[in-house]
Parts: sequence; C-alpha cells; structure tokens
Amino acid sequence: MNETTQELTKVFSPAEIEKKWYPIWMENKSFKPKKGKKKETFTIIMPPPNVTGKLHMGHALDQTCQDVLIRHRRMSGYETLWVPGVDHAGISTQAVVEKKIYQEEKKTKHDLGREAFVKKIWEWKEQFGSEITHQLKKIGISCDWDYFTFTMDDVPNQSVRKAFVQLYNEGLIYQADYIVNWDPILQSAISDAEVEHKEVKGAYYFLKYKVKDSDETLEVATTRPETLFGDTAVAVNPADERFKHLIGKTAIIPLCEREVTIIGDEHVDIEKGTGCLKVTPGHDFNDFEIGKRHNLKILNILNKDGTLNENGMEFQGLTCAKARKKVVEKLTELNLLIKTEEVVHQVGHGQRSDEIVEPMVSKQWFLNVQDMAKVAVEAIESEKTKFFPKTWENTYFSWLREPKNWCISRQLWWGHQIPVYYCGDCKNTWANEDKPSSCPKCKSTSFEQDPDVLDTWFSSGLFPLNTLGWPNKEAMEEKRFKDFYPTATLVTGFDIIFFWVARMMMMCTKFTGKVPFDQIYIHGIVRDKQGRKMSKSLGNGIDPLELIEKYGADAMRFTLAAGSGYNRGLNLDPERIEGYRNFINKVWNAFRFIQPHLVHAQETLPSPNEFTVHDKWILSELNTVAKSVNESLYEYRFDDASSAIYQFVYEVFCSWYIELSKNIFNSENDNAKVIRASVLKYCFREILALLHPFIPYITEELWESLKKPNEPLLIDWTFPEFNDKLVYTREQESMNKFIEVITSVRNLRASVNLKPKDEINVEFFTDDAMFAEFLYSNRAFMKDLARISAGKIRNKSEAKPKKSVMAATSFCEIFVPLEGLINLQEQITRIEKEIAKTQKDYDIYDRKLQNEKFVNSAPAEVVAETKQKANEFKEKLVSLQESLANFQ
RNA sequence: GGGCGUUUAGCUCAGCUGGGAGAGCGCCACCCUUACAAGGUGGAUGUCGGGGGUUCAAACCCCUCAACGCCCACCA
Repeated sequence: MNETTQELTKVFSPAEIEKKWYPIWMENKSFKPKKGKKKETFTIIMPPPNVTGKLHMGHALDQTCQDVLIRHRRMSGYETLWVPGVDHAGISTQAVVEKKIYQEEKKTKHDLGREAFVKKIWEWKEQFGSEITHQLKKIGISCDWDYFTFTMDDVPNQSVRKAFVQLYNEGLIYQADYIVNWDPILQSAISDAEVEHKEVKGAYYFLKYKVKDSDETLEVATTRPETLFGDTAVAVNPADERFKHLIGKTAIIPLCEREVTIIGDEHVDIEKGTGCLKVTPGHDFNDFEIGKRHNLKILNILNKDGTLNENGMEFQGLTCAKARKKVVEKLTELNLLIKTEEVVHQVGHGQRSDEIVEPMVSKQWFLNVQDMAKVAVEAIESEKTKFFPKTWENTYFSWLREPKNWCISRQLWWGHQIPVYYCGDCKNTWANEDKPSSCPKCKSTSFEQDPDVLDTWFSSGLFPLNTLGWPNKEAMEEKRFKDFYPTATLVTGFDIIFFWVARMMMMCTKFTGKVPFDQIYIHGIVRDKQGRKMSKSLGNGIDPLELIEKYGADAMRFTLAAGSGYNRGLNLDPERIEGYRNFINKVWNAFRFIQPHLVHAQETLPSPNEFTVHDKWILSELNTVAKSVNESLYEYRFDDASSAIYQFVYEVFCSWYIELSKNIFNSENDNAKVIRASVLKYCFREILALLHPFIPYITEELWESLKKPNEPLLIDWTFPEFNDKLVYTREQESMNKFIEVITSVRNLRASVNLKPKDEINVEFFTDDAMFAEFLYSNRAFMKDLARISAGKIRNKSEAKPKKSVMAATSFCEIFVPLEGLINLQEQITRIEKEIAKTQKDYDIYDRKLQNEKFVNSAPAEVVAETKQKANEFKEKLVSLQESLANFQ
C-alpha cells in the first residue's frame, strides 16, 4: 500500500505507531553516539532505577526530561550519549528474594547459606530484573542500550574495589566501634540518611533514682525507661544550682540496682525535663558522646533483632516496646515511677523497613568524608557544576557543610562485599583489590574476607565513572571515557540530593580530579491533583503504563514536559493529559489537511521573492518560536518550551496559516498553489522537528511521509534554529493588524447572533495607508475568514453608514450595515461598554503621562511607549464615541 | 528547634533584571463551515494570602503577620 495515498483516520492511534518506531530507531542505531556538526559531546548518566522497581510517575517524569534533552541535543549536532542502568538495590532486593524463597520453600536465607542465597538472588535478577527496563522502553527513551550497566556487573565491582582500597590505604576508611542506627528487621546498620523521623505517640516517664548514702532522690525523665539497664551514669548540668552538690556522688539505678556516678555535663539542658539525665551510651547518640567525654562504660542491652539481651534481667527476650510496658509496671509496683506525661515525639524509622531503628554500638566501617565534602562544596561555589534551579544548592550545602562520616558497611549478603581480609594466623588486616592468594605479611593462606557488604550508595556514587568503563583500561577505551566524562547534565529529583548527588560529586571528583557533571537539573516530584504524594495507602497513584495505553506515550510525555520547569511539585490532573492528547490529534489532522496538497510542493523552500506576506509572516513566527524553544531547552524550562510550540502550532499555524491556505488551494492559480504547498511543507517539517523531542513517535510517523528519500529519520535530523534570513518584521505587523480586524468582525457577528452561513457587507474606515493596501490585497482572505460577501475600504473622514453595528481598533473602524436586523439599544449598550473599557485603558496611560515625576524619572523608552499606547487608545476611543453619537 | 519553599481566574500553574495581570483545563453562547466535535467562532472570570514600607511606578524589592507543604535535627 502506498503511504502517501493511504486514507488517514480522523483520529490517530498511538499504540501502533509506538510499536513500529522503537525497533526501527534501535536497528538504525539512532541511540548511539554519532559525530554531529558541533564538536562537543553531551552525556547523561541515567539515575538507575532499582532492579526491584516498578515503573511509576517519578520515573516517567525523570525519563521524559532526559529524553527531551538528549533528543534535542542530538538533533542540535552534539555527539550524544545517554547511559542506562539498573541498581542492585541491596536491601530491597535481598528482602524481595528472601520473602519469595520463604513463601515457596519455607526456607530462610540462613537455611540456604550465603553462597546459595546470593546465587538465588542472581537467578531472580536474571528472570525478573529486566522488567523495569522493558517498562522504560515504552516511554520511548533513546538511550544507548549497549552501555547498559547493572551496578553489580564486573566493571562496577572492580570500580568499587579500586575505590575502596585507595580510600582505605589513604586512611579515609576506618573501622570503629561506634553508635549507629541499627535496623532490627534488616539486622544491619544503616546510614544517617536512611533514617526517617516520624511522629510517634509516647510518654515521658519520671523515674526515681536513689542517691547512695543520702536521703535525696533524683527525678529522671525519659521516654525509654527500658534502656535503664544500659545506664552507666546520671548527668546534670554543672551550673545547675539544684544538683551541683551531687556531682561526683553515686546514684542507684532502679531495678538493676547498679551504682553509677553522677556527672556534670554541659549537654544537659537545665530547662528541659527534670534537668537530670540518665546516660545510656550504648543506645543514645548524645549519651554516646557524653560517655566518650567522661570515659563511661558502654553497656549493650539489645540483641541484633532488637530484643533485650541478658543485661535486661527478667525482661530478656522482650522487644523494646514490650519491655517498656513491663518495666513501667514493675517500677509502678516498686513506687519508683513518679508520674507519666503523654507526648508526641519524633522517632527514627528505617527508610526501607519502616521499623523503629535502635541506636546501637557496633563495629562498622566508616568513610571519612570531611575533605571530600569540602571539595564537593567548592565545586558548586565556584560554579564548576551548576544547579538548575539554583535554590537546590542550599539543600546540597546543608548536607555537605557539616558532613558526618559515612557508615558504609551493611550486614547484608547482597551487594559488593568489603574487600578487606583478615589473616587467621598473624591477624594481619589488609584491603586488596583482587582476591588475594595469601597474607602479604606471613604468606599464610588461611584468611577470611570481611563478611559485610557496602552501602548501595557507595557503588551508585561511582556510577558516572564505572558506566564509562572506569577503572578498567580496556573498558574505558571501548566506552570512550575520555570523550564522555565529565558528563553534561544530571537529571534527578531533590529527594536524592544527599544520597546520590552529593556522593557522586565527592567520589567521582576524588578519583578523577574532575566533577562528574557540568549541570544538575532537579525536577519536581509528581503528586496527585490535590498535591498529595502518590501512595499505595491513599490509592491515588497513577500508573504510567495505563496512561500510555489510554492516551499514548507522546501525550504523557508532553504533559510531563509541560509541567516541568523550576517547580518542586507537579500535580498531575489526568484531564490535562487528555488536553495534550487532543493537541497531538490536532497535529495529526493538520497533516491530513496538508497531505493531499503536497503533490504541488517543491523540494525546497521557494526563493524569498516568491513569498506572499502570509509566507513571510509564518516563517518569521516559526523563527521566533525556534529561538525561544532552544533557549528554554538550554535552561531546562520544559514548560516554556512546550507551551511555546503548543501556542504556535495551534493558534498560529493551524488557526491562521492553514486557514489562509484554503483559499489558495481552492483557486485556479497553480503557481500560488506551488508556493503555498512548498511553504506549508517546509513549516510542517520544522514543526515536526520542534516537537520531536517531546512527542517522538507521532512526529517520526508523520516525518516518514514528508522526508525526501535520501534524508535520515527525524530522530537524526536537524533541530530548527533561529535564522536571521527569515525575519520579516513588517509582514508580522501587518498580519497582526489583519488578524485583529478579522477578530473584530467575528466579534460583531457574534454580537448580533449571525450564523456562519449569513454573509454580510462590511465597510472599513482607516487612515493607515499601508494597512488599507494590505487589506485590499488580502480581500479574498478577509471574505473567507470573516464570511463577508462584500466590503469597502474608505478614509476615516468619509461618511459612516447609518443603522449599522460597529467596532473599532486603534487604526480602523468597522461598520456592518444591518438594516432591520439589529436591536439599536443593544448596540448602543455594547458600544457604551466598549467605550468604558477603552476609557479605562486610556486612563491608565494618560494618568502616568500627567504625572510629571513619571515623565521626568522613567526611562525615555518607557515614556515613549506609554505615549504611543495612550494615542492608540485615544484613537479607538474617538472612533467609538463618534459612532455612538451617530446612533443617537 | 533550624532551614527551604508555596500562597496569582472555579482547578493546575506560568509570570525572566520592578513599567498596561497570562496559559491550559473547566464554564457560557452560537455553530457538524469541505484537516480535526479529541473540532470551530466569540465570551465571562482576578482588591496577584493580610498589613506596612521603598519607588514616578510593586504580583515582582524590603519588613511583618497568617495558612499550607517539604527537608534537616539527639527519642530527657
């Protein structure tokens, strides 16, 4: 079947088009880097979705922004590379597979053993791990799949080992007994950043602590009475007159009757609580610090699963929550509980497990980030890397200016195992990139690797490097590390500025001396129509795959792009998607109109002396749009870019230029048809190019019918740019006047309820000679567009017809004689209203001009502009007033 | 407790370094006019959160109050 003669349906069907083009782009290698007309490369590293992830609106937005950018830069002549990947997501993947195995085999990971369990995870990954990738493809993303990187692949693993060993040997990675956030569900330490504080109802319990060899008792307030088994001191503020004299004495902890010293520490707030603090260095971050200052013993009272251990006496084996209840009961019994006050306070929860985290002291690996953080801060301060919008710097700085050393070890099995080895014979500890064959010190072959794995963000932090082959020389060569690093832009959400952006900045800069990206675009978070987060519990989630099925990927993409600028949220109303789907249908139908006329079109744009004013005007307008779209896309203003094109295609191209073409195609003037068809074709091709980054499928589909045989696919074609040869300011002005007058006539028709079929006579009165001439030469178009049967053009001084309806612009009066048809009073009212409105407009400017201070202090051009506006409204006002006088 | 942000038409939001308040959707009226009813033409709608200040001029700059949202912070 011949494409060009095939009847197109009135409504486009996205599904077929989408299915058709993705494989063609792939086959054509369009997603691969290619030298363009510009020298620079343009690289984006995709934030890798979790391997366990399901596509959600956040991904859709993230991917859309990146794809718009990459397609725009590709068409603009940069050598583009967009690297996709998937994250191994240590905790969540391990949890998913653990659950699955338990459901299917009733076995725990411990039943299987580490090796077998990890093998199971790999099997799971092979089977289900590419689901998210398939889903991403439906959006139409044009990344280079040959670069696809899984964060547990060989090269990333190598990069992690290399980075670790270097940091270790520099003394930046150290092992320490330190208080960390312990997740009792994961049974692993987690980093500070992975703790979320949530409001929880609790209570202050006021406890009685006896002072040894004294009648005095101390009143201690706590929300966690069950931790008293771990108390190793009681602290007061040394300046507190109430308790000063007790410092150095001994207090007796209730229940366990342990004797501890009463110490003085500045940390204790005299105003807060009772001014008297129980110190539990093993299970409280502050107390840990106090303990260090005073050399206190650390007592661990918890097991790894968060239950009390043998130090908990009779409460051993209970969870903290249960133990708390029992302890309170017991204290009440013993009359050691003074009172209880209910309180709502913030309690840390594990980001993944959603369980209360327990501060606990354990041996963990830490990365000293102090110096790296300084470098990362400096990179932004000196604008080596820029945030868009700039305000997100604050979030970045707030984290990096007071960095805490990063706890990088996790007690999991799925992840990059820490490359530290312990010699069983000489007790030597060392870090090694590759699996060693013997202890470097004593040559013993009896050694063990540290069982812990690294925090997932440790490997993510190296993603811009290892996706491009680092540190493997061959891989770097093959992946052209030198050409594509540093990358151009990072596109991501503000929720992972700490987790990911900061860490990439620190680590990548550390190992290469170069910042990983020139620019960082932070987009908003997709929320529902009412601005609420999309969540399972609210049931307000919108599934991108359902949207794609219902409206098409293009419509979804355009909607997301139109909503993305410098905002922090994108409240998605499904009705908007429908609106943009309709817009795409409009483009489709514009093509349906043009298509039959294309037989007349020349291969290239006609020479300027053959252009009509309409041609010059539309080419100028197109030029303006191309300019603003480019500017917007370099500033990540997807909203401005998409609305500029939308406006142009809908209101300028379809509503006017196509309408103005109908008269020509209905005429017998073959030459005019050739010119018009050629310009239409040129414009429409440019429009498709402008739209392509946003709505790639439909544009590629239509391009197929418009491209010359030797031309590439649209994805590989050229993005429109401002062309100073196609600027026709005079024609733009004339056309704007013409449009204003036609709108006025239509307005008049509506005011007397004329049907489209009813044709009218119109008399135009104008002293603007240029406009009069323009109007005369465009009279045929005026007739069609305003549905006029006959018209006259006269000077303003000539006599106006009686019994007419009238409208005025600043340069033209429009009269429609309508004897018998009009209600005189209605028309008078209408004109009076118009006069009032115009008077108001005029007054605004006139008042300014009356103000001497304005005339003297405002810039000359502002004054001149104001004068001109005032004159225009004055003219319109005079016309309206004269005409009203005529009526009466 | 600290920080950031938001408040503009019924809804979702633009509004760049101060110079006549905008868009989309929705709404109203009339229309199946030969690309498109997922359409056409025309129309209505706002004390730009409140109060003060700077300025010839404030949605925009400064101060202040209020409401809402987010992030960070040691669970007395």
